[in-house]
Amino acid sequence: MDYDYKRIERKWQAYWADHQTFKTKEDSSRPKYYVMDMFPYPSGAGLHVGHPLGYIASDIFARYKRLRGYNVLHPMGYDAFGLPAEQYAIQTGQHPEITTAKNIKRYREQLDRIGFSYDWSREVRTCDPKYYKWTQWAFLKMFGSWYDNSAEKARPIEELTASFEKGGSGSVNAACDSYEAFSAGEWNSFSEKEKDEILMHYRIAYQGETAVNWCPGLGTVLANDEVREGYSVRGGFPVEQKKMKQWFLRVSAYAGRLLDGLDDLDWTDSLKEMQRNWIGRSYGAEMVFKAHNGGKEYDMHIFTTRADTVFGVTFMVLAPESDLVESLTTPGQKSAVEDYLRLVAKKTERERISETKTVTGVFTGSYAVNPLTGKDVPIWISEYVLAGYGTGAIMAVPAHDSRDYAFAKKFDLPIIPLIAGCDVSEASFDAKDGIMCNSGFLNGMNVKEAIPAAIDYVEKTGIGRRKVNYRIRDAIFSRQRYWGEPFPIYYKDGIPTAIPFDKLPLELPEVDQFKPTETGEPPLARAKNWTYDGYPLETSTMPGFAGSSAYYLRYMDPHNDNALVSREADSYWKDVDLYIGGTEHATGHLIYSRFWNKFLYDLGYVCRDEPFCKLINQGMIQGRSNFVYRVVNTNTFVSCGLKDGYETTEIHVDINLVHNDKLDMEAFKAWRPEFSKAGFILEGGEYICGYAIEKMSKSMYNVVNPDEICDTYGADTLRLYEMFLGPIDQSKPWDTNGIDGVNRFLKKFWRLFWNGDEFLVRDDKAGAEELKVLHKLISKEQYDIEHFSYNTAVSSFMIAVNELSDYRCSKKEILEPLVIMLSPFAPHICEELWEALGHDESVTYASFPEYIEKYTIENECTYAVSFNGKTRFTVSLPKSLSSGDVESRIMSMDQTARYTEGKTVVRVIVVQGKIVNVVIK
RNA sequence: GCUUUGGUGGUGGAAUUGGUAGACACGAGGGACUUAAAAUCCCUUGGGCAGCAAUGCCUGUACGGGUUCAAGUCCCGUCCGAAGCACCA
Repeated sequence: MDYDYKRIERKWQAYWADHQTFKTKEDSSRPKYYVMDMFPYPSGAGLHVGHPLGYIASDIFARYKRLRGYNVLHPMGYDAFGLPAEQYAIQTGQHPEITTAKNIKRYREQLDRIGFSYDWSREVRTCDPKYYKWTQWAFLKMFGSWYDNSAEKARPIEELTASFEKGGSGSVNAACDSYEAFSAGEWNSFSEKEKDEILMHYRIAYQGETAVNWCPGLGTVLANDEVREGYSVRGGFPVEQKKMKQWFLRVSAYAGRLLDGLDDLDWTDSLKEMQRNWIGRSYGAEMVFKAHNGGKEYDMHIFTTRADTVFGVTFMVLAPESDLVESLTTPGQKSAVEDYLRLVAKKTERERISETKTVTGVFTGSYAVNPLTGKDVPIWISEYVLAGYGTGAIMAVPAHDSRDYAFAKKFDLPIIPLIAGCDVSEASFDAKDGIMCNSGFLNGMNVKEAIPAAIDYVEKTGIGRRKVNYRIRDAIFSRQRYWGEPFPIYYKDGIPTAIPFDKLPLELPEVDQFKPTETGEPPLARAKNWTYDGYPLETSTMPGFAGSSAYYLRYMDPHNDNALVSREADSYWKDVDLYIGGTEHATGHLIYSRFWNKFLYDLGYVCRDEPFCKLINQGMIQGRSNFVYRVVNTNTFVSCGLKDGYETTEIHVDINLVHNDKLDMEAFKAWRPEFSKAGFILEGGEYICGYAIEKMSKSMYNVVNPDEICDTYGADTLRLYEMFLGPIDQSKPWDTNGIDGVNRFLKKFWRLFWNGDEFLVRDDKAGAEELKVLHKLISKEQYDIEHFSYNTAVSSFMIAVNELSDYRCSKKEILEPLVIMLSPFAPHICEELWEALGHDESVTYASFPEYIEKYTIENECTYAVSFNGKTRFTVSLPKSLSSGDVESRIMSMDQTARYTEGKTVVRVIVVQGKIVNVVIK
């Protein structure tokens, strides 16, 4: 029998499906292991070879863990709500549900061909009402909760109102977006509507009005991570700022916990760093400067990380959007300020970014008192101060902050240096280092001492207090789209009200068209009877990240109608042990998911504070495009190596017409009518194409479909090859040039078992050499798989198989463990060989061979060599040597002496008469 | 600008974390088998020098220094690439 991969792969894929080989149940007798992929958005283009990279890596690990005796949960599903299906629906009128179902079917077919060990009985789809019932449920829980800063956790809103009734707003330390104090008496006298408006500032899912990223091209608002450089990530449409009423999630309340929680996670440093930057914690102080305009006095709150520099404050700056702008503008400056505000408002986000170098601003006409010097400083307005961060106002210290410096230079404001010997004639001195001067009681201190000393003083005198600030903003949670989860909210006399839990899910209604209404309302406004209990329902839908924020919990218990996840399932599976996916979700999904999980943890629905223990980011697979070179004004194509002799145009050529950069000229002529009469200038009888590394895309004809690889080489070759390509976390171009090598390895492996129809495997006892090959491989595979060095793991198989071929080793004792070890990588061929070896159960139920004495080499003995009282190394030497011989062998070895015994090479390094180390290969 | 991460043959990449640099694979060249091709197998392959030869010597991990018996790996400086953040006070 030859290695007939087509027959084998069909056979075993059917076998796994029929026998439900990978169906997983809770089993308290075995340790659990949860391996998860970031589920895909099923796009119309289907899978390309880049997608399975991470899936293969996780599948190998899942299969490996099964062989190690773990009860493995390895599910898959679809992130099925999203813009492309909706855009397609707007253009064609086809319901997104139909498109999505079609795409999912295609994805499933493609995934099945690669031989993944998913438990498909646990599949989830975010667009399935049975699934999004729990997305809506979580939203309602957030709507019905507030964040207690003192307890550092979310609590039910009823506990908040109870506190208000007894002690007013002062009785709680809550996360809140606008603070207006009220007493218990005042609270109790408020109307329902007033109470509700106040509670809205405390809810974890709340409605608020802010400037949002409005994308007219898509007709919806976007989250910050969906916007890049003023354009939408999806579609590339311009994005502008617009004030709108929106739903928010109070992610900012969790900023501290999201940041601290990172420390214990087994994620890459770069990814943790990205999240740290995104959350952006800074320690400092909030201070009050007394500002005055005419006879009136106002409190100007500012945040600073450099409380030590208050003596150098020479002016104050407000953000243009600040509430204080109006009160602090003097009649004389009124028109200048209004002109400036109009100028700023006209600018789009895009323009603001591109003009960061130009300094703009206007004087309000009023002054504030520097609380430490008692002197008046002018208050300015400038767009370089952001309304959304801190308090929307700053104290400016031009000597020690480059932005303040640029502003002071432009508007000719004084600059007072505060650090002895620093030069501020050309630029500000931003470094936190040096001895303070011109700073009253801080004089003589180092900056690092002066910062806490200044804050202590500020707190003591009541000017301000310690404060931690975060950069992260609350997540905007509504989209003016059709294809998303409807909000389980209706408006009872204008008050947003929750639909009762037992009425969930609130299903998406039918609409006649999927675009916004003529009046600019979201598509759901087109639905007939979009009401609840006679009141209008919310017409926006939830964003993409809603459905993906807790799907890992749903996999644990996917068919439960009474809970997102049952207590039993949650306490067994706990959290995801290994999560594999791309870096592009670093500041989106991976933050929202952690937030969502922490919230559910606070309310006691899940047992773990963090959802993903270990996270691996697989690299992107780029396309490798091929080019042909047409000689200008001819229909003649010149081979790449000779193209410098001609004037040519570079043309993308379909990579399916090219093998190892050699063009199939007949296929090229047949590709397109205009090339049917093409002529070629060849080198060495071949047409060699040029190549470039680019993104995989249809327009560059460089998309490689995994189906094609499965057709020509088989799924096992595809799996091995994707792993062999390089470390999984690295981005690399797809390059089929090496795929023959991997395919050759599988054929060679097969030939250890079969010579034509003759089955070669015998029960003979294995020799020392063969056992050594196996012994080495077991330890290597174990190490490599657990360190995700799959590329070297594959190499090690190749070496072992080459060596065994040299010995013509077809012994069961050696090959059986080999099949088990290779089965996570190439499951189909291994199942087939496992069956040929006489097993009637899937290799899935075998156990990974252990590295034990059984495989040690009988003729050798391992010696431990000590030096300075410590065991420094071990040496394998023949058993036949006497102990004196062993000692003299080792001691007589000179520096870098080489010593060979059988196939063992011993290298001993002796320095100044002492052995330093020995290397054995 | 800040943060993170890299720089090793013609190519993708190894190197047990400080211990024979270039594993394994591709490509290339040579050979065997074959009427021929495919398939398969064997040899050579960082650069340089010496030798009929087995082999030996020198050099070599972006560049310049340093620590060490020993550096691709650690430290300092320089150059280049990739990714993320970017008026965050």
